[in-house]
Amino acid sequence: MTDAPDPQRSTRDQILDEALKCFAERGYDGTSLNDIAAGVGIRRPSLLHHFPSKESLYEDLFERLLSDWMQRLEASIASPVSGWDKAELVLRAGFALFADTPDYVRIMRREALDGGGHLGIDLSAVLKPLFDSAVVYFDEQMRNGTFRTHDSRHLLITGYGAILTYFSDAPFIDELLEDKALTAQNVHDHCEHVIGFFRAALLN
Amino acid sequence: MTDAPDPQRSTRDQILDEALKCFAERGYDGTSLNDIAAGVGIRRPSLLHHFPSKESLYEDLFERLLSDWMQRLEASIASPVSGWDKAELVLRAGFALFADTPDYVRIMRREALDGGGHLGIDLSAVLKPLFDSAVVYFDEQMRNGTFRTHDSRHLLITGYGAILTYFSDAPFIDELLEDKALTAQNVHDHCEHVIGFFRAALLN
DNA sequence: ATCACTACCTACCAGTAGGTAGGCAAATGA
DNA sequence: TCATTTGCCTACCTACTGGTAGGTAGTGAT
Repeated sequence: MTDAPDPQRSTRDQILDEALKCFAERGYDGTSLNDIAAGVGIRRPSLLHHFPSKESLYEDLFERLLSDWMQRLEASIASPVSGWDKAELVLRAGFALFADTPDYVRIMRREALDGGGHLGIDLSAVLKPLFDSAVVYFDEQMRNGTFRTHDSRHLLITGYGAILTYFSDAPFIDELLEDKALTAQNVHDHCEHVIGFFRAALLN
Repeated sequence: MTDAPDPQRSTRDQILDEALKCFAERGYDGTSLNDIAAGVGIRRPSLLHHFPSKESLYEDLFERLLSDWMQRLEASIASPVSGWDKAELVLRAGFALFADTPDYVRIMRREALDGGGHLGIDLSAVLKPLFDSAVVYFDEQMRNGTFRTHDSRHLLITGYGAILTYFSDAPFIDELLEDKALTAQNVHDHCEHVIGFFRAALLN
């Protein structure tokens, strides 16, 4: 009540927000319902009034995460640009998306690490259509001669790793770069670098 | 005794082996001392006879991991090769190292994700000297004109992400590629791809 | 033989996890 | 107005956590 009133967002949404933060920070096992409830300013049983169990809370959260991402990604994927410009557009959209939702990235990474552990949701099954259509696109560009020849599938894995890691391992990377936090400037710099790197590898 | 005798390795080493497997698979919080003890075929108190606490077990494990890696990496780094050949050599050594010790990779990734959470060990401080000397090397090659110009620091981050991810997120990636497990063939394919990709981006 | 030591055990501890039961007060709607 | 519903609470449950106490069988040295 006195802690974090915010009459705007419903308690349910506040719980989802706090759970997102906690799960991203300390993982599923490392987060207790008490932690989340305390963050919202209520007791654990009150939290369980809104979500029947810890697992269902996580499921709801993860579903929201996935649909948010798919929605935003599909917008940029559907754009009519073509050739390198399209790759650059999607790359930039991905960066913007990740920079906007760094907690999502860390949860995603944990999920990939655990191999869909706690959850019934098969992450790769959801992403596979996107992956496959990207493969088709790259293969086409390579046949065209627009892009240099690489193995599209491995290329996409490499890109996935390069981009996701920058956000998921942010604290570690920041220390390596002696540069604090995911500032807008740093994100921008890394985005430009990745785009330049991929352009150098793909274009003649 | 009847379960997993193996008179070769000491109980202590068996515990470290099992702990490595469990921590890599389910993380620090997701692993209980009972899990580890059961894997070895002893009771929890017996495990705590060999290690004073869960945390100290993890510390011992992590220190062994780090020293193993540093030892193997420094061998390839110290080699007198130069130019692109050196980059390729280190890249191949890194791949071989990761392929040999996939559980180490996953623990490392968890550690990077948590930002050195459970432990006093500062991972980035240990790796920073290597990182910095790699930066010096790349900067030199770029001044030479041996490599195309990129931002060395970001380049290394990109490479780190690209390689580590392939191993840390293996289960997820395998499903995406519709190809089971980290077979020697798959690791080899991806290694060749990454090397080809980096060569294309770095050499004219 | 006895002492000390190692490696294991059972039994227990306090603390915390997720989850349930039931009560109370404010809002809601007929 | 009065019943219902909503949102929160305290109190409690069982299961399991990391860790301790104390005991025992086997071993090797004196």
